[in-house]
Order: sequence, then structure tokens, then C-alpha cells
Amino acid sequence: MTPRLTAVQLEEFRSSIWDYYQHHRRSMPWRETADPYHIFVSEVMLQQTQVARVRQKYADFLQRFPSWHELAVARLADVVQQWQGLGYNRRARFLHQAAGEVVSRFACGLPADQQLLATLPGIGHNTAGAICAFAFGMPVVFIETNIRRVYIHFFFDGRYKVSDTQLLPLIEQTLDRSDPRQWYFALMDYGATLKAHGSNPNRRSAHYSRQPGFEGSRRQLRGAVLRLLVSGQRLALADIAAAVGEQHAGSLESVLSDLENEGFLAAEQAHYYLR
DNA sequence: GTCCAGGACC
DNA sequence: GGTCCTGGAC
Repeated sequence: MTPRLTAVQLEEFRSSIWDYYQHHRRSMPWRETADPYHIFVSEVMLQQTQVARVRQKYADFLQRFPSWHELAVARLADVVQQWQGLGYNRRARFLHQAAGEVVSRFACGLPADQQLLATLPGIGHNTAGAICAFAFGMPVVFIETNIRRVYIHFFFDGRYKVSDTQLLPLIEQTLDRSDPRQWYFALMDYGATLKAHGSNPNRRSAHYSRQPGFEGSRRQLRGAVLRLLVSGQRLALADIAAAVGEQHAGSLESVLSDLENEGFLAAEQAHYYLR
């Protein structure tokens, strides 16, 4: 199933990655710090979102919410406002909730523990691993899209439906324990270039799927509703319906209900507002 | 205009 | 296995 690497294969692979990194490393602000809060914010932003779009948002967000405490005590509406343009607003709510938990559960700071980090909202095994590697320099095993590309490209040439379960033992075998932080930076930079040049190896991942269209979707409507309310105004159903337009009329009430249940919205006297 | 990148949670 | 956003590339 998963190949066991020889010492020579291992050395060749590591050399390829390090050599590429030496000449083509990408510079990013969150790579210049080991501050757990800064790393945490960057990793949540980088979930499902490309580096280019995160850069400015990262700087603005930290300017507005400089510490766990200031994020924890902020209004959710302010956090969502700061999040605008990144998409997947649930991440803003998770981040806000996570800050609350960090302040209450981990007064001494973020724990250097992958399992424990993965109990925080919005943090799964992979983001927890990234935080451990980048904030604490720990030799943990995790996978994300760029890393996935690298291992499929090198070790599963011509194969289809490659699962992460097959990749993880290889990531573990090849992990350079002398400097996990730089090693993962190097892997991700190599993976990013594989996408840019030639066919994307991740299409051969068992976890690849084509995404549905955005125009007219519930996702689009959710974004539109939050954008409408993010400035703090309270609006009646009819006002929201008028603002989001005819094409969303059928699903508006259901979307409002979802957003209310998720903790984004509240309603008083038939007027909706952002919490 | 159409396609596509990006993990967590239910 | 379905759902969640937005902007940039083509």
C-alpha cells in the first residue's frame, strides 16, 4: 500500500525539497514569527484561502485584535467585519470562540499539544499540526493541500484515488526532525509550484472533488446577508429580501434561520442584527 | 462568462 | 458525504 523508502530514496527526496527551498523560498509575514497567537490567526486564515489573499488581511486583523484577550472580548460583529473578503465566515466565529477558550482554559498560553489544540473550535488535526510545527518547532505529522501535492507527485506517479491515509506514513518517514518548521515551509513551497506548473497532482487524490457553482448559491446568499448586516444596522425581513435580490427569495428565510442557529444573527421585534 | 483554490464540522 | 465564501486566472 504505502511504499517503505530506502535510505537513498529518502536522501534524494529531502535533497530535492531543501534544494528547491534554498533558491525559491517564499517570504510571508507569519513565517517571521513564532508567536502562537499570530501563527494561530494565520493558520485559520490560510484554511481554504490562498496566501496572496491572506497577506493584507492578516496584518489588518492583528492591528485590530493584537492579542488573544482583545479578540476574546470583541463583538462577533467586529470580528466578522474584519473578516470580510476572506470568505467562509464561520472561520471568523470559530476564531472568536477559540480566543475565548484560550483565555479561559489556557491562561498561560497556547498548549504545545496537537491533540489538545484540535479540541479548539475550527482547529482539526491538520491545523493543530501546523501550529505545533510553526509556533513550537515540533516534529508532528500533518497534511495540507501543498504537502499532499508533493507526496502524490513524488511517490504515486500515475496512480489515482490516492488517500491521505497512504500519504501520512510517508510524511512521517521523510519528516526532517532537525528543523520541522523550515521543512514544512519547504514542502509547502514545493507543493505550490507543482500546482503552478503542469497538471495538479491533487486531482489524483481520493479527496479531490469539483466544487459547485457560486452564482445563485446559498453560500453566496449567506455572504450577502452578513455583508449587509456587518455595519451594525437592524433590518426587517423585507429589507433584507430587497437588498439581496429576487434570485435568493426562495432560500432567504432558511438561510437566516441557519445563521441565527449558528450564532451569527439574532432577531428582536422582527429585525435581524449581527451579534 | 466559467473555472478554480482552499480543511473543518454536521 | 454535503456544506461553507470570495476573488483571481483564464
